Amino acid sequence: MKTSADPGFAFPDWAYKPESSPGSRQIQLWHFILELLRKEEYHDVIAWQGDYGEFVIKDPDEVARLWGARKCKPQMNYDKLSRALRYYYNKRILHKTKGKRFTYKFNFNKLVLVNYPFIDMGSGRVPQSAPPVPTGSSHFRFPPSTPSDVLSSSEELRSPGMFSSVARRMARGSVSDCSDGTSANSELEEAVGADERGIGPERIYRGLLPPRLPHDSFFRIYPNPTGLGRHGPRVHPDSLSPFPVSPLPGPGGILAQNLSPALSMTPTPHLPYTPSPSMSSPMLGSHFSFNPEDMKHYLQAHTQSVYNYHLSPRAFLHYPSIIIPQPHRPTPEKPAAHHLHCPPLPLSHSLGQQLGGGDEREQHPSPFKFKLQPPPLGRKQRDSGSSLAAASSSSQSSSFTGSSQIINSPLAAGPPKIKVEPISDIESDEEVEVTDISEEDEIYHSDKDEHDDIFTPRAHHYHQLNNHHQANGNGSSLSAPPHSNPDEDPDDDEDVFKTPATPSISSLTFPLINLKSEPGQAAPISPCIPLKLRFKRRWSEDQKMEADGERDEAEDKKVRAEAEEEKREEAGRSMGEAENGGGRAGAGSVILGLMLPPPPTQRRASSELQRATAQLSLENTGC
DNA sequence: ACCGGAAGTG
DNA sequence: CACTTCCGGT
Repeated sequence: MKTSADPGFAFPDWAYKPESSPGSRQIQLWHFILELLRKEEYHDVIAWQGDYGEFVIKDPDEVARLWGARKCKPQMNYDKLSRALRYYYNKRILHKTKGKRFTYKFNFNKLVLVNYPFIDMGSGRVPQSAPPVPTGSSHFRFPPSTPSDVLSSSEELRSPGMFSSVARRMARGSVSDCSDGTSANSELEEAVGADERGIGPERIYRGLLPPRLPHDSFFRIYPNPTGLGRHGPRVHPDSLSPFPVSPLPGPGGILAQNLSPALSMTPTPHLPYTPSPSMSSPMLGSHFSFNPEDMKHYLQAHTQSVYNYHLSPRAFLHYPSIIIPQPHRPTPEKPAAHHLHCPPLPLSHSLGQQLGGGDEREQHPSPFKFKLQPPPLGRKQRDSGSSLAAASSSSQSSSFTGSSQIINSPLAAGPPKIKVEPISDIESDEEVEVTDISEEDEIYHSDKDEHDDIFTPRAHHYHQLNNHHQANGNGSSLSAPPHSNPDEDPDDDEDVFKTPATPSISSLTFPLINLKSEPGQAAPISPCIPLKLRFKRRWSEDQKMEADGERDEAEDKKVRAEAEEEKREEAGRSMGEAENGGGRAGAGSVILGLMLPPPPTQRRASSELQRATAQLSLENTGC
């Protein structure tokens, strides 16, 4: 199975194994889909279509059959397969393109991100089948030279990498299949082999993404102000070990952990050591180019998707100074080109590592909007005790207002039995125009859900304040009563799920972002003064909490470790620039700085800084 | 067609 | 864990 894949280079199993599937070592559906996607022989069955990352299952039954064959599940059908696909929604690996039958869309941002920092824009044109490089018209402009741009660019750029990685992985052949090897599996492999052998690398990648860049390009892409990146502790210089850091979250792995993105299936960064076939190919070999044209498309696509998924925006939260690139508000700053000059940030490797391990399980409970509801009963329960259960469960459908369940439930002591359900309403990029307001909402929610980490809660509060709190008059936000009504106060959810203590950074950061990201909108929405006041109050509280808050954080971490990882990772990248000036600690610390909650003192300092910044922003904003 | 809960599987 | 299976609901 493996021979076929890379003519030019051999990929060690360890290299891709861990990442390919964290949990199970089996091939994952999305891998498989990508695999099919990349082969022309399956274009009749499934193919890229529409937007970036969007694909259509032309022959659902066949795809199901192939999948079933691969997994040795003869009973597989589209219904089941689609269920599996749906599970990706929460993981945000995929989402459905509404209105288009059998059409789904990959969320590349999430997908690879960290793991595949390399960018492959240079590959020139993309085959029609290729997902990347959307051609749309876009309002997107290059982000300013601020850190944000770094982030954004890196973010956007990353995606392609994933493809490459996938391709690589695939090239090798699927991880595992039925022993019999009769079925689809073999089919696929054969196909693959044919591609590779006969056609050559370019052909292989033809349907896939643009080839990935050489290492150096990769480095260039991620600026590392501190210069840590490359030599950074956890980054592996190369390939001997795919994992810069131990994949496991261990003692040494703090950083690693932090870095890890939320993506579960993210592939790890093996790229340093493996020259990919793509590179070998002349056309593919090109390196990333910041050609405005290309970038435009690419970035646009990603930007949008980012917004839709709330992925990267979250990262921004960590950096007060970072400005979220607004597609609608183009910034005439200089192009990303300068990134090239930036010191390389090898974080990506380490990031990848972390990812591989535990990335994603926790994040998904959280999509975008939620509704509260008591936990449903299990099927069995429904069946067996349906009568009884029904009674109790029935309440669930509505709100859980007076639910006795909560009281009775064992969980009562701890987290309430409220379930946070995300309501996905986000459409595909094209479908949804990015509206600042909506965006924000989305972002907040997502943050919250996914990470329910410290950052989100405040943000949420903030949001509320801005939007409707005013009506009430003043914000009681900080000390909001625990029992508030869910309908009215979403914060409840948060409270329930997340720890009370929030790093001041988060609170500050969020607002900041708000302001910056949507200067125009922010003003109208919320009065400055109240904002500030609230801010201060909040901040004060935070400080208090922080006093003894370390502990809390530790706990929190558990809960949102993953979420944070994601954030951190992203943050880490951009961090260089953002925090650059601070120079509070060594390289390691810098990286960690954002990722981990700083010690109280540091936090405080940073908080203050941020706060100041926030205020400034507010003022600047015109408030 | 699509969604998502619940339970089961390896 | 990542599905697979089943299924009620929209």
